[in-house]
Amino acid sequence: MSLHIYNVLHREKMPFEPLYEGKVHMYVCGPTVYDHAHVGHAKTYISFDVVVRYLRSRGYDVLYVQNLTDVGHLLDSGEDRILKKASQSQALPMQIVETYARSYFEDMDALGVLRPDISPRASGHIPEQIAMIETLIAHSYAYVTERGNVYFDVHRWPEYGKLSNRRLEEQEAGARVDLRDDKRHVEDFALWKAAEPEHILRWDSPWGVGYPGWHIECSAMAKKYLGVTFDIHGGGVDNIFPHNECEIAQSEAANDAPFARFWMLVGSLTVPDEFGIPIKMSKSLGNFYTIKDALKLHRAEVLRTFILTSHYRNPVVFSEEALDGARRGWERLYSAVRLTREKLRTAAPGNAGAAFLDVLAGTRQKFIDALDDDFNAPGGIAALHDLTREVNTLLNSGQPVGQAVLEAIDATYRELGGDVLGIIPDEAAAGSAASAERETGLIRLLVDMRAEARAARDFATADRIRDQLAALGVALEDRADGTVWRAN
RNA sequence: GGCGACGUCGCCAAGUGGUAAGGCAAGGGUCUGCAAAACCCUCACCGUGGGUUCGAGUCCCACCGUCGCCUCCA
Repeated sequence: MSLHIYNVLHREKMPFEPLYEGKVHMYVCGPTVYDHAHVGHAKTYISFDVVVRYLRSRGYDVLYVQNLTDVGHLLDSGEDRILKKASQSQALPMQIVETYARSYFEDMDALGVLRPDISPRASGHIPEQIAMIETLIAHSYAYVTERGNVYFDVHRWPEYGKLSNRRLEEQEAGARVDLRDDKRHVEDFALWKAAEPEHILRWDSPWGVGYPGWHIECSAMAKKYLGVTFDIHGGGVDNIFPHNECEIAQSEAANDAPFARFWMLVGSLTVPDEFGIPIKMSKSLGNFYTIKDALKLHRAEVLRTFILTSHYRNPVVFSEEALDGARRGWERLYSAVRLTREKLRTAAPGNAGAAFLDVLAGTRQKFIDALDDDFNAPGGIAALHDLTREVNTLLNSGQPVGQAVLEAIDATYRELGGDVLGIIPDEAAAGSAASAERETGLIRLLVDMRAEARAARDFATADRIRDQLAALGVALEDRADGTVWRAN
């Protein structure tokens, strides 16, 4: 079985072959940076992080582009999101953009989400957007109005609606009509808007001073960095219409070439309302938890585990109960890794217990089979849990296990759980390497002293050390062959 | 109303034709100075009703329920 991806464009799982052998060109719609990111964003970007990590682990050279929207994203009221925030905070628009772009990267870094190769900003690509709009006008796919607005004429593009399965005639009845609009048809969408005097995010264009529509940035930047046709376009399903649909229409009309070959859309994160009904987490509804707040309560690996135990296309309900289950499940995995590494410190050289290498090979195969099947991360995690049972059994059996075998176990967790899923940390230590080393040494010293007390049957001292360490967040577990500790 | 999904053990959740992965919780054991962890055992006829098929969570129809989108949203 080779890698298969569910392609939203065709509504079916299809074998994945990149356009250029060995290379994957991938674009994911990024956030509009006018506020702190929330856990819903985390779901989308962790999901694509695993996609990128897995593709790389399979040997693909991935070029991953994810934009930052910093202009043109309007509210219903016609206000620009960035400008609204700027006037509220009495700051320059670009200060807002800078503040929240930094906040976004901070959060993603903390979540272990690898940075995209390129993070282009809409405001930095105005000429590219203007050029694309000019092409669309030249080919009569777009028109300029008296007021200096430019709209894409969806009736000129029969395939409009092919991603979201929407037909124009079905839209007419429900479409919102804005009397201020000067569109030919209500379904037409803006490529360029003339700026009102108070609109300070403005640029010169062939149609007067104005600013780009929201959708054109993704088309222009994807083309610039990935080419007119590229492999994968991702995003949250909530943007399937109109945003993704408009991207396809304007790109294919302007480039006269297919746009993205595979469309991957991530299911939304929901949060129960006061009646327990799950509602999509979103900024506009105000029912969101910021990533910063979530990270105060749960470590990044646990949040990743929580998100990755559901398939990326499914919606997920954000609840403390589910998060707690994820935490305990993750602890089970990580304890086995910790035990392996602890054993490794004193292991005898050699490959005693080499029969276990077959188990590792089996785990690897199960993991690959799962991820090959449309990035089935839950299946991958299940493979790690199966492995964990075997590892615990082996390491508790009292049989000798050589260094080579322990290293192979550690490497399996490191590669599958660490490199691909990002849920197994390299080292338990936090802080600087030097202080972490010192802390580890101090804990080991106390553990050794406690072992001496236990040997002398001085349980009062032994329990005092264990209790006080527990109060500091360091838990001890006594085993027949010694004590294992873990820090929260 | 239209479009798109979903409904699998108390909770989370895989599984697109061949007698239901995994985690959490729960109960019973083993181990332990105590504890913790670990290991073993137990724990589901897959929303309802029809249909197709030798065989269906898995395909079709209807119904019930839930969510997302319908130009603010990852």
